[in-house]
Amino acid sequence: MPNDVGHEIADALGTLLRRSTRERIYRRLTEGLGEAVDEVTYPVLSGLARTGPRSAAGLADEIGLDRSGVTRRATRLEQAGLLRREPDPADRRATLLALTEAGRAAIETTRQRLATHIEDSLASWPPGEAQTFARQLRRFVDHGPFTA
Amino acid sequence: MPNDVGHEIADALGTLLRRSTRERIYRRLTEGLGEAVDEVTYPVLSGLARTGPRSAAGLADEIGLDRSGVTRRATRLEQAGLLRREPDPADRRATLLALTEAGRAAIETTRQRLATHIEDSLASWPPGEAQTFARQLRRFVDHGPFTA
DNA sequence: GCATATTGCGTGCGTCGCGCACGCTAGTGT
DNA sequence: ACACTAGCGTGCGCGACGCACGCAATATGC
Repeated sequence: MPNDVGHEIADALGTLLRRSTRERIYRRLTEGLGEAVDEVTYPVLSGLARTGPRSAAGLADEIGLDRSGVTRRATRLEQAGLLRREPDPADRRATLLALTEAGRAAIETTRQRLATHIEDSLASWPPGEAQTFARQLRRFVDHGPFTA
Repeated sequence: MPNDVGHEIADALGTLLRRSTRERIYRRLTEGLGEAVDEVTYPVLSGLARTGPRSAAGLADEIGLDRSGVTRRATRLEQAGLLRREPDPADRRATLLALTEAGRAAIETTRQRLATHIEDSLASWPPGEAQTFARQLRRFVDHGPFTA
């Protein structure tokens, strides 16, 4: 059965995906950050946190969305004070989307919560295995089936 | 920095989730299976494949959806011949959702495609590491942060 | 044994997010 | 100077969703 490993990983990924798209997860991670931060607007925040201030078009391309969607989500976040539109000094028709201090704080909070949650649930693993798993997972993500 | 591993895994999972929800992935996996199989109806098919014939309510609960959504998706799949509604012999008000032979074949095709795709992209890994990664991933999914 | 509550399903309705297409403004090229 | 392109935001129609309702079948109370 040459495809054993593939099926094993595929099944595990399947349940992982299913579970992680549950709304509850987002709720717990974004609790208390204001109702503007939800599973819809989150990718905009986290995208900006990853790449820094950026045009709507570039961000749309990265998070796999239409430009109009980014515009609308950005507007919501802007009204909530988590995001700021600033004119691109190099191109006056462009507007850069940038996180405000509150936006960065919100992202950092969720990041910290998630990391802590993961660490807690891995506390019972044999020492060292969590590290090797993290390394392999990173490699799997970077050079694996979903690289493109 | 005690949260290093947590952050490492969290970031990897983040990009993994982002990439795997890209529409292209579904397109490639479900290519040629008819337009009734898409990222909307897929969870219904795969849920039934996992658990066998089942009530709409139970399935809705598992895939994290309202009953009405399952009803509508099931109707689409039923019209495409991938799913069958059969009366529950034990409870005459209930209707069980069950895969037809075509439905099972469709799921099996995507499963096989995904497994092959994963195997291919892991071909360059050192021998044995794919196996250990698969085992650890399974454990991560079963006893990890998203178990509940 | 019959009335009532409960369970299970499907459907109408309002809402929301999406992609598409258009208009407007600002650069770019000849 | 003038067409042409690039970048944004908005109106529009579409599709999926959750909620609430109605109907049928079953469980429950007396």
